[in-house]
Amino acid sequence: MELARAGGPDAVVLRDVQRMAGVSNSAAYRHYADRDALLAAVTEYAEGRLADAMLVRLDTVAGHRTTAKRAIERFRATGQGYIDFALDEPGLFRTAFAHTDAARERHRPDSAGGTHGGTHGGTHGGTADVDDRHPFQILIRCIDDLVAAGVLSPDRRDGLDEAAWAAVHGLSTLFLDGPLSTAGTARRQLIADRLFDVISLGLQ
Amino acid sequence: MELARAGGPDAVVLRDVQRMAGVSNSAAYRHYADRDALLAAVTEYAEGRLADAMLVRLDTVAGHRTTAKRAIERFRATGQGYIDFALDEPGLFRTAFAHTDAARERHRPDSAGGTHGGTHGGTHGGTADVDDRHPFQILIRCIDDLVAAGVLSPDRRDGLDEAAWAAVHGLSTLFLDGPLSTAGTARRQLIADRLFDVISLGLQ
DNA sequence: TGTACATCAGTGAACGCGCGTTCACTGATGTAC
DNA sequence: TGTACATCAGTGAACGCGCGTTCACTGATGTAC
Repeated sequence: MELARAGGPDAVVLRDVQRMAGVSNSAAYRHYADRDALLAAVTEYAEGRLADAMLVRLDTVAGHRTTAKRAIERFRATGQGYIDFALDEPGLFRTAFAHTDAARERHRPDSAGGTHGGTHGGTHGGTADVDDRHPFQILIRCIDDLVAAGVLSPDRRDGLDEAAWAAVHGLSTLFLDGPLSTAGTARRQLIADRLFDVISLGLQ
Repeated sequence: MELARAGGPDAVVLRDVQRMAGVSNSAAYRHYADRDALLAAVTEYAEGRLADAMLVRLDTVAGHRTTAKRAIERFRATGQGYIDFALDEPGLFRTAFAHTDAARERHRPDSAGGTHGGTHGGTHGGTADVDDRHPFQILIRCIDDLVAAGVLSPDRRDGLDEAAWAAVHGLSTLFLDGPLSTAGTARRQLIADRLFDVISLGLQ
């Protein structure tokens, strides 16, 4: 986790992980099948931190969630939390979107589950609580509220969750790695606000 | 270029490039300072192809560009061209956004230029024609037209270019690598249309 | 209460591949005088 | 018109590092009877 935070998914090098744990060259294989399995666990952690950041941000918006104004504020807060996390924790953010084979397996509906780890309940089947803390699920719930508040009509909702996610995700990645990484804080905020404005307006 | 098309930036391995050129292990060093310099050249090529795809798509929209309806259609076509290119040429698309040190240098305003290559005019200083074919510049011109057509008021324009870019870019990357890569063609189109709808609506 | 066996985290040395990069050298082509 | 020299793309062998992975082995802890 420390290595991912400092240098992104590529910095999660087995030898370094083991060195930091004060353990020998091959001890990790007692706990993970291979590097990919370990990285998948770190990816899951990173996703969790992203979700936390979004939820914290969401909590700063008080009031009833089905008020039109509040629902929009919460929608924006979710996106802002996403973007801020990307900028505050670039290593973890990139790690959350590291595409390991194990991660691909994990996202399949009929995943068979793994023999390793086990501290984290289990992402396969069972209770939906785990997925409730997934970044995308948080966004979905905000859009639920937008519909409930009458801001967004139900028949224009399908596909919008993904569209909104993409917009915010694109902003984050361009700020991080892309040509917009040279933009200053104020400029970034202007761009983000512009995007939120346009989308909020376009909803109604 | 072939390697990048087939496997993205990581597939541009010096040894493979040289093997495909039917040349020995170190011949590339007669033409490029190092691997990074070669990859930067491929990146530039990939950017050009992306721009081409956008322009081709743009040309399918007939009519005067300062008509409100046409301006919006052209705006959408630009984004659609971007997304389609990402899906049609995932390797080149990823390569266009490969962040080599050389590429970072190239984007700096006071770049000193390189001793290698030389066939492609020169991206530093001089004529602005080169940048005219840059993907982002194409988008900017479409938004110019939106303003000219009265669809977008000038005082709400600043920052919107980047915001729109981010939205389309996010969609492309999530379709390619992200969790949306499992979505089918129809579903993808629905999501993209939703995003275009919301933004188009939000502009006015 | 004591012996025999299983389990399991950890060890340390080595394997082996991928890959960028270097180096001394060659052979062809162009240029000066 | 011919000789001497520079330029330059290409050669092939080797270097060296990073890094995942394997393997036989050890020492501690738990469990069966």
